[in-house]
Amino acid sequence: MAELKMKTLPNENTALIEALFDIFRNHGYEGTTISLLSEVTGLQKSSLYHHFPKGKEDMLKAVVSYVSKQIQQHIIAPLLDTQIKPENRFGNMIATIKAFYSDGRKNCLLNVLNLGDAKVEINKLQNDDYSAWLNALIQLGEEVGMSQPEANNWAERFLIIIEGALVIQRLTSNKQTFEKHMVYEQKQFQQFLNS
Amino acid sequence: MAELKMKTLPNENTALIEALFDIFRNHGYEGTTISLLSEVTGLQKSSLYHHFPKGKEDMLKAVVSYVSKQIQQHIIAPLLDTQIKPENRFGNMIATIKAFYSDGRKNCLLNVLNLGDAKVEINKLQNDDYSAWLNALIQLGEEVGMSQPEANNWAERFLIIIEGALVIQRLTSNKQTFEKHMVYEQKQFQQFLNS
DNA sequence: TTAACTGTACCGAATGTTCGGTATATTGAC
DNA sequence: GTCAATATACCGAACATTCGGTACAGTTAA
Repeated sequence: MAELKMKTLPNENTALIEALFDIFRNHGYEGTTISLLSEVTGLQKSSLYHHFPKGKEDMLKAVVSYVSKQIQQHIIAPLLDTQIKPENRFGNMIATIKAFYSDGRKNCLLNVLNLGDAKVEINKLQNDDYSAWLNALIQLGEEVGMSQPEANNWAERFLIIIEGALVIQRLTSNKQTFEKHMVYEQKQFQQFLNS
Repeated sequence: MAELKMKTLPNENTALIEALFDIFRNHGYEGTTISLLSEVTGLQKSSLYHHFPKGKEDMLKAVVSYVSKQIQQHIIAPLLDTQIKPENRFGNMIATIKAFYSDGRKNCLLNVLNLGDAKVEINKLQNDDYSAWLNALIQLGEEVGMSQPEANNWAERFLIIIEGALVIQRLTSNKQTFEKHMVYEQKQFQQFLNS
């Protein structure tokens, strides 16, 4: 990155938040230092504190609520868009999250935060996102004919596999793990539709 | 803990390492401070440095290689013990890991480490453990009649679900998530055996 | 000019680490 | 068996460094 230069931008400066996001998700909260944020964004500490007067925790909050909006907009809303066929909705979601996690090379904020100390406020935000996503999946499942318990189980299991695959891929450095299991999930979903 | 008192113990002092393990897995590497370790173990910081002259990283290494031995002894070896029936081997493993993760209340070291900085040496150790576990599962799968690709997929998926379920349970504070999915996995395995 | 932004210097607190020293148990020479 | 020497476990205080955060003058663009 190196040069970011916010200057007098009238817009929401998403580039900065994306940069912060990238660091938090890869280093966790304690592992992320202001110096590192400064280094990566190319902004001096004073500039960071200008944008986020309350400091590090504020930066994290901005990132979390930014991500929250992204999830709502690009994952949950499309999942519930009944104008599109269910199989396409699921396929589109898979494509979206593959991009969101850079094919498994980037971590999930949900995982990397909520350790040890765990800020309550942030945990609540993330928990809401998770619930919304889960419920959207459940609704999709029921829509295509799953029983309620069946849909519950399928939806939860799918989100578990996302998180798990990210962990395992990060551990083994096998760059295809995430993709492979996403493809598998999609196949299983198709197979259910054709039965 | 509070009182630990190593004195002239002839044994490997596992109580100390277990205490360190518990903190590292719940706080991660950066989130774990020497003060916290001191507080929880009841030993002063300088005493910790007596046991681990090279400091924090040394403590982590000791924990990781301790856990590695535990996994080898209590998970992998029993999985490969052909004197026991395959279904029982799988069931025993599930019971063992439920205890190991305290029914999902405790994190996995594999997940909590290997972020950002990621010490190479430790990553290698953990990667070896993962491979050994994976291969033992694959062997079990083939033993009960799965094709090789089938066994590969099943084994990897199982470990992914362990990691994922731990993440999700930690996020939602739903204390039954982990157990539920372990039970489900066991049912699926039984179902395969009966087919 | 004015307001947004940046650069430099700085601070107290917390971090990981080292040092000097104590207490007790074990060993070895006599 | 006695007593010095050694080894181990532990502690309190200080170490240097880095942490997150602040103060304020300077710069830039409108």
